[in-house]
Amino acid sequence: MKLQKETKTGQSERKRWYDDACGTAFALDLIGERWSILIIRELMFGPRRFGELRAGLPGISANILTQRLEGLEANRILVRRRLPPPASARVYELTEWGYESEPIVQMLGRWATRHPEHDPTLPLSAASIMMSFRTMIDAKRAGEMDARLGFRLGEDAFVAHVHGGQIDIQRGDPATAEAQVSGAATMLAAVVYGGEALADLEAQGLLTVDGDRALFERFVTLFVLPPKLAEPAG
Amino acid sequence: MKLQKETKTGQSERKRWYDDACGTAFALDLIGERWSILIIRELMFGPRRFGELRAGLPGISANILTQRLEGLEANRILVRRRLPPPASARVYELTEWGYESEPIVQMLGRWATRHPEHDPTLPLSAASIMMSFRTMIDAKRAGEMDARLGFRLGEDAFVAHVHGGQIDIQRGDPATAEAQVSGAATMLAAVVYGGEALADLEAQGLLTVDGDRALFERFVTLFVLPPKLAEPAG
DNA sequence: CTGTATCCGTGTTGATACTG
DNA sequence: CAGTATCAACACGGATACAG
Repeated sequence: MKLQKETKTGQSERKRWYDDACGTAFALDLIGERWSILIIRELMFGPRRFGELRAGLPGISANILTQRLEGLEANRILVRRRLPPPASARVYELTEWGYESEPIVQMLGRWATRHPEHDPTLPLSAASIMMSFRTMIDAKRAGEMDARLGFRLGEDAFVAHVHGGQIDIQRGDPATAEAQVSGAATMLAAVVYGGEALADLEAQGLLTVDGDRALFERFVTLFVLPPKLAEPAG
Repeated sequence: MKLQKETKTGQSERKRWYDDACGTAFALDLIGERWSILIIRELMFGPRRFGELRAGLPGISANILTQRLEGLEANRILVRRRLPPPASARVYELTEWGYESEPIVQMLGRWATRHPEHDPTLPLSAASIMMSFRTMIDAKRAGEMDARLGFRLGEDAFVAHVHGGQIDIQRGDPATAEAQVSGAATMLAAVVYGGEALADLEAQGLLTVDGDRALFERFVTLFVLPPKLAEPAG
């Protein structure tokens, strides 16, 4: 059972696995190492380059990212591709099966946000907040809406299409949408999940809304975090 | 942000966390360390003692299990209780919120079994195989059935109630069920997932069926692993 | 039996510096 | 920009000793 590609020197297959027929244990053999699941999260909206991954994973070091990408490729969760010239940059892209792990990423997130110490004001990648929209949308509240919103979060641009109680999100040009939001992902999170007043952040120049402003104001009400656990008595 | 209880010596809160507002990252702060999710799996059918956990987690060492139990308790995923006298043994039990992680455990397992290198013949704990029944039951095939099956897997005893396309599983006395199966969890897995002939294992004395034998023969057909990934061309 | 504490060898992780 | 090399800190697993 070789899950980790051998190094050039022929050693080091992988020393610590669970050796357990349980599928859950095997999943952890595949993606249980530190950072792996967050790399998958960063790839959920399409191929990314090494540096883009690094930017979305503050704290990871280059050598660890290299190791993880090798491991995930060997485990068939992602493939390494070269973009057609003239770009011809190297990108990492989830396999079809890799994309199937989305519910795992979502459930982990939904479950953990019930913990009282979860802090939504910490830094956040663009992929994270867009993924949270898919996880946290309230189908009832979104049921009536049919609209496109555009997001420009640093280097990352997305278009979200809310319709039928769902939300489709793709990387794309925000200008094609009915409303556009620009700013840091963290500021968007502050408005949607942190209860910050949009007007305040706009006044400070931290967030900008163009186009159909009322649409965005309605949009931010579509997402509801699950209820927090009761604090222990005391 | 203290998620890890301090030791008596006052050091070591926890050095490596992700510092990310993303719920998924926070989930991994809570349960992302090696063994944590498998400990949760072992607790999914009710409270367990230290030694029982150890038995279900081959390869874990006592000090690591102690560390993880402390961490999971500090993170409110489980609580430590003392059984009422005369047993008065110490047991570990998931909190209500801890039990809510079941879908995560299940999705990890379901997703990973599509990998061609998943090996269902490896050793397996009793909790693992019973959990796999909940994960892998085919609602259509089970739709007609309403029956109770009992399992005696080493020290562990369960009763499964199949009804309405679902399966309820609890620790309990197998004798109360219409059919009883005894043997190692691995042997049960060999029949249900490994395509081994029940008669062969019985002939070797590795598995024993009492009561309504036809019921058990039908039972083993209710569980279907998701399709394997295609092997890479070559 | 149920843990807890400590030591030790090894492997993993991560920060920094560096190369193509 | 995309990684590799090196080194130090830490986590893990095994063994063992010990306490209730």
